[in-house]
Amino acid sequence: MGIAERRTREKEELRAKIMDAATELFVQEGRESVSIRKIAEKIEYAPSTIYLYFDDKNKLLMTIVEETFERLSAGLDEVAQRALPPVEALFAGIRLYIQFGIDHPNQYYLAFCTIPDTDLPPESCQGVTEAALRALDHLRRALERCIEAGYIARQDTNVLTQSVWMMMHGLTSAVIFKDYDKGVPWASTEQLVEKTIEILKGGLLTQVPSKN
Amino acid sequence: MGIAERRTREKEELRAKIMDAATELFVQEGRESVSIRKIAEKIEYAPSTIYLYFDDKNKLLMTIVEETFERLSAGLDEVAQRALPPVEALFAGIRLYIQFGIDHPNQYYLAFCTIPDTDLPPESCQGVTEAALRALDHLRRALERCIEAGYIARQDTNVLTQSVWMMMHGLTSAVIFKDYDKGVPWASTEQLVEKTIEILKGGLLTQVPSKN
Amino acid sequence: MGIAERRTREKEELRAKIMDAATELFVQEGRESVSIRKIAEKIEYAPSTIYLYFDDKNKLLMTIVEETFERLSAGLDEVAQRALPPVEALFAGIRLYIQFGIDHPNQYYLAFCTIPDTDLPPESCQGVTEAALRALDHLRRALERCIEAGYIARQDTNVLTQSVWMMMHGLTSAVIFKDYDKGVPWASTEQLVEKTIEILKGGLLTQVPSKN
Amino acid sequence: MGIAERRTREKEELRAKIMDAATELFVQEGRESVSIRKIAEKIEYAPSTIYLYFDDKNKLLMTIVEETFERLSAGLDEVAQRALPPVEALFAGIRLYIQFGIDHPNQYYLAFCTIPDTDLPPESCQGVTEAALRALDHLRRALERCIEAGYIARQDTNVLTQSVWMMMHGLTSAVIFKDYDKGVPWASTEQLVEKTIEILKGGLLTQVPSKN
DNA sequence: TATGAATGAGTCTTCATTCAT
DNA sequence: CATGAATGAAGACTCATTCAT
Repeated sequence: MGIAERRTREKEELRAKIMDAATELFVQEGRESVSIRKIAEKIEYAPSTIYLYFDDKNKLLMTIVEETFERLSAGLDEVAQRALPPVEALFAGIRLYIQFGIDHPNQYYLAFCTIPDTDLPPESCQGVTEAALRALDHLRRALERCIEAGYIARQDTNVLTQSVWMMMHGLTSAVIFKDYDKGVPWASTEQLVEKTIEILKGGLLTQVPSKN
Repeated sequence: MGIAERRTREKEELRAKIMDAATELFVQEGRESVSIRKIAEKIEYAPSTIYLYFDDKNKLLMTIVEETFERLSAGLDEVAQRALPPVEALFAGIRLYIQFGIDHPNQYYLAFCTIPDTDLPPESCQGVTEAALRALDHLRRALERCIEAGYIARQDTNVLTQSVWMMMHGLTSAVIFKDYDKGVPWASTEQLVEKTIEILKGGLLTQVPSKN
Repeated sequence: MGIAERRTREKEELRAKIMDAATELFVQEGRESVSIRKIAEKIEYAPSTIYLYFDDKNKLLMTIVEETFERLSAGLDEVAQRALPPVEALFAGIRLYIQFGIDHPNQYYLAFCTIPDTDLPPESCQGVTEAALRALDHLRRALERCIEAGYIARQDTNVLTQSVWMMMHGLTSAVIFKDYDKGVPWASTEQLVEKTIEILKGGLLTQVPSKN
Repeated sequence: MGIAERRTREKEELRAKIMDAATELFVQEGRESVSIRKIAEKIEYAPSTIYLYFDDKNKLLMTIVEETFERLSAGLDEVAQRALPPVEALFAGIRLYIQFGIDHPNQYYLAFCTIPDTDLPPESCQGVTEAALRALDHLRRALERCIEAGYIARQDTNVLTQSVWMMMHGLTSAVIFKDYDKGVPWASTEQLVEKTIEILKGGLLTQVPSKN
C-alpha cells in the first residue's frame, strides 16, 4: 500500500518535473527550441522516458497550457465565491489574473504569447480552448454584475469583455517581458500595475462606487 | 569607376532581393519556416551565397525587423508633423501603432512577443531595441503635450507612457493572435479597437476635448 | 499436484496466446509490423511478460514459422498416406505445397524469401531448415516413385528434386507477390497454377499416365 | 572543362557508390535493415550527404530497382537483335535472365524478392513497373515467335509468359538463396540450371527444333 | 562573386530489451 | 508470475553553416 502510494507519487513528480523543464525551456529559448532531447537532458532522463508520460511533444505542450488555465480558473472561482461588491469583485479578479501571470511567467507566456501550431488537428487544442473560455467567462460575469448594478454602461458584453482582457493581457505580458529586456528603463511592476488599473477603472466606471 | 558602381549597385540589389524573399517567407509562414535553403530557392541562388550578404540567419531576421520598425517610426514622425491638436495627435499615433501591428503581424510578433535568444550577443538586438525606444518616445511626447494642454492629469510620464503602451500592445498582439485561435468567438477587430480606445480615452482624459 | 498442473496449463495457454497474437499480426501486417509492444497490447499483457515465454523476437518469429511448417509437413504426410498412383501423388503434393504458400503468404515469405540474419546464431534457424528439408524429402520420394514406375526418366534425383522445387517455389512466391504489385496485368492465380503444372508435367513425364 | 568533367565523374561515382552500398546492405540484412545511416557508414560519408544524391530512402531504393531492370532490358534487347531462330532466341533470353540474376544477386533480390512498401504513393513505383513490363515483354515476344513458328502450341500468351517467367524466377532466386543456406545439400548451380531448362523445354515445345 | 559538396548537430519518434520490484 | 519504469540505440530526415574552388 505504502509502496503503491510512493510509486504514484514518484510518477506524479517526474511528470511535473518534465512539465516544468519544458515550460522553462520554452520561455528561455523559444518555441522552436523546445525539444524532447533538451527536456530530457535538463531532467537527466533519457528522451524516450518522456514518451512514457506524454504521447508526444504537442500533447506535452498542450497539457502545460491546459493545466495553467485550470489553475487560473480555480483562482478566479475562489474570488467569485468571496461575494464581494461588484466593482471590488471585478478588480479583485483582474488583479488576480495579473498576479498569476507575474507568478507563473513561463506558463503565462506559453499559454498566451505563443502562436499555436496551425498544422495540428483542431481537436487537440480543444481542452485548451475550453479552459481559456472558462477564464474569459469569469471576467464577463464580473463585468455583467457591474452593469446590472449600474457601475458600467449597458453595452455588448462580448466586446467589452474581450477588450478589457486584452488590456489586462497587455500589461501582464509586458511586465513579464520587461525582465528580459535590459535596454529600456522600465518602471516598477507595481507602478505599472497601479497605473493601468487606474486607467481601466477610469475608462470603465461611469459612477465611482462608494469605496475602493 | 563605372564598373565599380555597377558592382556596388548589383550587390545592393541582391541584398535587397534576399531580404525581400526572407520577409515574404517570414510574413507568409512565420519565423520557424524561414530557412536559408528556402530563401535561396526563392531567389534562385545557392544557400551559401546568402552568407556573403548576411552573417547568419539571426542577423538577417533582425535586419528585417529593424527595417520594419524604421517604417513605424517614420509613420509616427509623419503624424507628429501633422500639427494636430494634442488629443487628436495622441490617438492618431495610437491608431497608427495598432494598425501597424495588424498590417505586419509577423514582424510585430518577432519584435514584441518573442523573448530574445539569451545566447546571442546583445549587440545583435540593439538595433531593434533602439527602434522600440524611439517609438515609445513618440508616445511619451504625445502624452506630454496632452498634459501640458490640461487634458491629462500631471503625473510621472515614464509610468504613464509605459502603461498606455502596454494596453495598446495588449490590444495589438491579441488582435493578431485572434486569427490563429478559431475556438474562441472573437469580436471583430474594428469593434475591439474602438472599444479599447474608448476605455483608454475615458481613463486618460480628465476633460473631454472640444472635438475628437 | 492439481495446482502444479493448473499452473502448467495456464503457462501453455499464455504461450499459445502470444503466438496466436504474433501470428495474426504477422499475417495481417507482415514481418516489419510485428513488434513486442503490439503483441503485448493485443493480449493485454505487459511487453516484458513476453520475454518470460520467448528469448527474443527472432525466436518467437522462428517458432511461428517452424510451427507452420509442421503443418505443411503434416499435410504432405497425409497426401503420402493416401496411396495414390505415383503421378497423382506427385502432383497432389505439388498442389498442396503451392496452396500452402498461398494460404500462408507471410510465413512462406519469411521462410523462403528472406535471407537469414547472418548475425544470428545458426542454431536459431535450424528448426526451419529441418522443416524445409523434410518437405523437400516428400517431393523427392514422390519423384522417386514416378521414376520407379517409369513415368519419369531415371536420373540424379537430388538435382531433379531441387529443380522441380525451384519451379514450384517460383510459382508460389510470384503468386504471393502478385497481390502487392498492382502495376502489372497479372493473370489469375488459378490460370497461372494450371499452366505451370501443365508445363511441369510436360517437361517431367516421358509417358502420360492413364488418367489425370 | 577538365575540371567540370572530373566533378561530374566524381559525382557519378559517389552516386554509384551509394547505390552499391545500399544494394549490398539490402541483401545482407534485409529490407528492414537498410538504413541511411548504415549506408553512410559503409561509404564513409555523413548520412546527410546521401540526401544530396537521392530525395529520400524510397527514391533511392526505387532507383536501384529501376536501374537493375534497365540493365536487364538492355541485355535482352541485345539478344533480340541477334536474329536467332525462335527457340534459340527464347532460351538465349532465358539463360541471360538467369545469368543476370546470378551475376547481380543483390539487385535481383531487391527487384524481385522484396515486398514493396504498400504505403507508398503508387506513382513512385511507376518507373519500376514500366521497366518490369518491358522485361516481361521481351519474354512474351520470344514466346510468340515460337508459337508463330509452330514450336509451341497456340494459347493465351499472357498466361504463358507469366508462367514461364515464374519458373525462371524460381530457379534464379533459389540459386541465389542457395549460397546463404548452408543447411541443405544443394546441387551445383550449373546442374540446376540445365535441368530446369530441360524441363521447361520439354514442357513448352510440342516439336523439337532441328538443333539446340 | 558565387557555388557545389559536404558535414555535424539537431529534430521527433519507435522499439527491443532489462531490471528491480 | 508479471510488470512498470527506464533506457539506449536506432530510425528518417532538416538545417545552418563551412570551405575549397
